[in-house]
Amino acid sequence: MAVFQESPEVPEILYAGELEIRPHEGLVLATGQALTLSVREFELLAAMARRQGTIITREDLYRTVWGGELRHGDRSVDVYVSKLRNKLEAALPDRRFIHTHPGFGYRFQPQPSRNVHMDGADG
Amino acid sequence: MAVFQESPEVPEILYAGELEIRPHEGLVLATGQALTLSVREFELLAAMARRQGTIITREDLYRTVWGGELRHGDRSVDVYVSKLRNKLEAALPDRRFIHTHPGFGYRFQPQPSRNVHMDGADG
DNA sequence: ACCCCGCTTTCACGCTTTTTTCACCGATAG
DNA sequence: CTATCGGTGAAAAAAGCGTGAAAGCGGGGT
Repeated sequence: MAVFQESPEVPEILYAGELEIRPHEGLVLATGQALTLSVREFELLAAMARRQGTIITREDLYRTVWGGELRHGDRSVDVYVSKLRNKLEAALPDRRFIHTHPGFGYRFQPQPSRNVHMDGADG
Repeated sequence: MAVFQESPEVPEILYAGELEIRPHEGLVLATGQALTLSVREFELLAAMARRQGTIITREDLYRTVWGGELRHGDRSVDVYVSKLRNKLEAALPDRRFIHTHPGFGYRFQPQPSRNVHMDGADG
């Protein structure tokens, strides 16, 4: 949707854990390996990665990735979050990126390690 | 467009897997064996090889190889990618170079090995 | 001029992948 | 228990892609 940058001189690159996201190219590298994401999956990932660490509502994500308003009952965002989680987990099994905040939305953030014993935000 | 090199002193040579591409000569060697490519096929290969590892859109490829803008509905790029794949596969059966990223474009990169079981950026 | 041949362009059909939509199910809160 | 929320498999619809083949275009030889 929104294209913030078209200059090949300063390509935007997002990093998150061992992920490298190149928005202007539609490319995602997981530890150097290229992932194959669909357009929606990719846009969703990029949208979340741009706001790492913050909780983003479904309405917000829908507006950014799909454009237009999220209609009541539309589960598109959930469905794609699920797809994305699968692909990310397939590529990086011991790393979690997308965290659910029931009633609020999702938060994208590479899980620091594998020992979360009292987080509460998503355990 | 941008010609970085015309000097015969420093001939550009591109490498990709067991491919050796000599743009100024119009020659491609696969494990030493010369391939017979048409002009379009060759230019397309060179264009992709120059940007190995990145996803290149059809529009971009068309501009580079054919010149001018890709008209809506024009499948030229797809057709030549297909031709190219055939010839490359004939020469190097157990190696894949051109990967499709649906909705984005193509990525040229010698398939590392055949033991990546995750999602498979291509199969 | 005419024919042959290889390269390029265009067309169309069918398969694959993606996107959308629906439904069921477990979990959570009141 | 009932209502709500979120995860996800799967069906349906749409979009994207691979490719054989026909058509268009020169160039060379006879």
